[in-house]
Amino acid sequence: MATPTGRARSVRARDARWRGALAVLDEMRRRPGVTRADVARRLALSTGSATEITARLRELALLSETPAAASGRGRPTTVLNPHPDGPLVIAVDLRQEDWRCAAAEIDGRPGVLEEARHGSRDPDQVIGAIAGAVRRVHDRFGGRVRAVAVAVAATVRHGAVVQSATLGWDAVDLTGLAPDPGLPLIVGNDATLAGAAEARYGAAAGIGTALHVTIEVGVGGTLVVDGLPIEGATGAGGEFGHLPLGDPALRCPCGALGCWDLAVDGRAIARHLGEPPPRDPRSYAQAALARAQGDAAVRTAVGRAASGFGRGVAGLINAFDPGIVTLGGFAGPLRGAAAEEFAAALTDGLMRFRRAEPPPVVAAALGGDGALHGAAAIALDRVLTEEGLNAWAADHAA
Amino acid sequence: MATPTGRARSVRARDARWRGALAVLDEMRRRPGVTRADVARRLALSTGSATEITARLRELALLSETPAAASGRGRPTTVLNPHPDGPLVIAVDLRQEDWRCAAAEIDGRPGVLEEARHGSRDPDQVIGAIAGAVRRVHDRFGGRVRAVAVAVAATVRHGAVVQSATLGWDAVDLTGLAPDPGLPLIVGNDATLAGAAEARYGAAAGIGTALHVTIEVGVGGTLVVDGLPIEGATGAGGEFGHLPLGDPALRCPCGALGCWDLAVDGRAIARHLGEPPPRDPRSYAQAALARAQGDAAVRTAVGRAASGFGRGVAGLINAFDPGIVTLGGFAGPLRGAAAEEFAAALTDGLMRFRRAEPPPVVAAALGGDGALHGAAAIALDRVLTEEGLNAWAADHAA
DNA sequence: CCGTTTAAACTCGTGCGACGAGCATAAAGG
DNA sequence: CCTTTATGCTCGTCGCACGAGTTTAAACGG
Repeated sequence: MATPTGRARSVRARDARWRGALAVLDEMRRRPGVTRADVARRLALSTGSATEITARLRELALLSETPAAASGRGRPTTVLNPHPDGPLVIAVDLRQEDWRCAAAEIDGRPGVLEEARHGSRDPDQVIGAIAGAVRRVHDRFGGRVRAVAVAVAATVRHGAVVQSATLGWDAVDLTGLAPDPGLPLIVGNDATLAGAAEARYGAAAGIGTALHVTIEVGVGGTLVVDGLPIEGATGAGGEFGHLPLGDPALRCPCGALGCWDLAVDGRAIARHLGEPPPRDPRSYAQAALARAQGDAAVRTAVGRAASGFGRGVAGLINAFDPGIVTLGGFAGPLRGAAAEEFAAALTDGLMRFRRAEPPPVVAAALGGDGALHGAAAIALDRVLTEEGLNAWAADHAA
Repeated sequence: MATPTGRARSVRARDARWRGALAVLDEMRRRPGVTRADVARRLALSTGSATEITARLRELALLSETPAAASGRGRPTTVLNPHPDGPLVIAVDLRQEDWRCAAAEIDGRPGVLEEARHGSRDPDQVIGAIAGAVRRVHDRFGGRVRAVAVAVAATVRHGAVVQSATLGWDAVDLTGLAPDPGLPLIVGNDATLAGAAEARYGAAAGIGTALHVTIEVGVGGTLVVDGLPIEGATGAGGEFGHLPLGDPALRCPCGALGCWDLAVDGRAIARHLGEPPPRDPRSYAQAALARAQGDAAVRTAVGRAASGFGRGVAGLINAFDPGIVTLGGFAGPLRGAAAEEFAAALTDGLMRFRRAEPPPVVAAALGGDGALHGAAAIALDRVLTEEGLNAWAADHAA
């Protein structure tokens, strides 16, 4: 008689199998170093359930337990750790000048295993080099590796690079990075992933709606709601730099007019100084901050960029009402170098009722590691699901 | 010994009680008029489970079944309907000129029971009138009423009205609308709720990330992800009109400079025509569209507003990558009246790679009923949860 | 008109995750 | 060394969903 849809997986019941287990694993991710007793309390699990769940997870090599530091009377509890033979994800950060390849266990802390500066910017060469590193890590850890995530300084749609001003790339296919076609390969924009990491582990931890804004070449970032970046329908969300918050007379390389991008990064500072557009706006902007110390004209140009940046951030706050704004890349230093201009523009741009208690605007806590942490996090999101654990359990039983 | 947190509800296990039931109820909401057999297929429930779950829900007055129209051979199935004694929510739409008070069963279709134009705009009088209607509906349905949701043409923070240009209100307390202090009262911005409704039942149904943009007095809207509006940390998200996408020289009544608001609504058209700012930008704008038929100057002014609107929409598409854009309020007519200007500005404002397949920009399908549907929807979201059903079951057993 | 076919509902025994009461255990305190 | 305290373990129970087998209600076909 056969189920019409061809034996659909029983969505409602089968996933009950991992309900408690997933809750425990999530708690391990959220609070590295938690004790078993603590987890049971937080999840309101009976001690019986805790025993059963941890036993099951230990058997599946999903966690290991080590004695916890004694803390008063009573039977000592254990700390829940990733299992030495447990699942891993590979996280790659592909930046303007270099790349890094890391592995993370289910606690989500990426350990960098290989890194190198780009020999050339040629996409094939860059990807070839990274693919080699990924393959080596995969060879080393074998079946423990469950997913690969790549944070790339580029616009990403449907898991593929569409373009990158930073790297000077057009559409580039990254599927070659997967060491095994069966392994999920997740590609994300670096600013988006850095925002996600910031919201989970960084300055925005615990805040429901967080806005991350970063300046590198242009402006990127993401709105993060409950730890999940708002990625849009095709995955290309977070291109805040292409809101027309800048000078409407200027045409952006992206094709649009008036992009915010052009009002805040190194190109803006150069324009204000009457200098030609810098080849590398990032390093130019960094240098400008140094020059500003002794040069009033540079100081003014930096101030104008900070002002344009503050105005846009205010607009985004008006529009999305984040509980915090985290600044990545050049955004923190720019704000620092022209704090008054930034603050004035920010306040002036806020709707009046927001001025009494504006959201804090703080530097990103994870610095340059945000994207890598974010990549590890979304890769683990994929692994720590019913499907992921079913697959792991199946592989592990065999 | 007592649990430290004072007998925390067992999060992980107790809610297993409603797993199947909630899935069935959700399916009823998502597809009004579904049959039991269909639901079972979609959720991959065994017929045994379907029997059990529907029996339980029937006993709790959460659904009733009626014979489905026969469709071929085999034992006929039943249609799942709201139960005549089942839970209800009250949805209120508080608009510029009038208000409506409706009740919705768990299929989410609000039926308007009372409505009236505002006698005066005085907040106390308006709220008093609505509170009376809510009380009458509550008296009529008694314990069936489980939540009240209010869609209001105002900026909302932490469930309270902060200000409203449309109504001419400052901070206004709406808690008086709850007929019973125990009843959840949910207050939301009308454009936000209309966007949510559009994403669930309207033109954006089935699309993961949808952007709703509406023009009334200024611009509002919301980004909706998987049916949930992105409301921000305090609930005041969606104020797109206060992104500085307009003329940076103009000061907005909100306190900020260059707000998009001023570039698109009736105030913009009046300014372009050299006329004084209209007292009611909404009706002024509507009238302008009529005047534009025979008056080239008005036509041009409308075109400029449409252009400014298209440019901003393009920026929002760049920034948030929605799969569709729905236009509410005056936005649809404005686009219709100056389709070329709008389309040109939209395309010109899109990043080049987005131009090949831009998201569709369509008129909202629910028209003026969006906010009411959205209010009913979020009220039901509150009711159809483990807590909500536990409370219902407890009340019902007694 | 009546048996056949078909789709769906009902029955009932089973499995499984979590519960919770009672017991065992490992520390600190006196 | 016994008590106190916090935790882990054992085991019987519960509740939800499963799934195989049975029953039911319609359409079809001679």
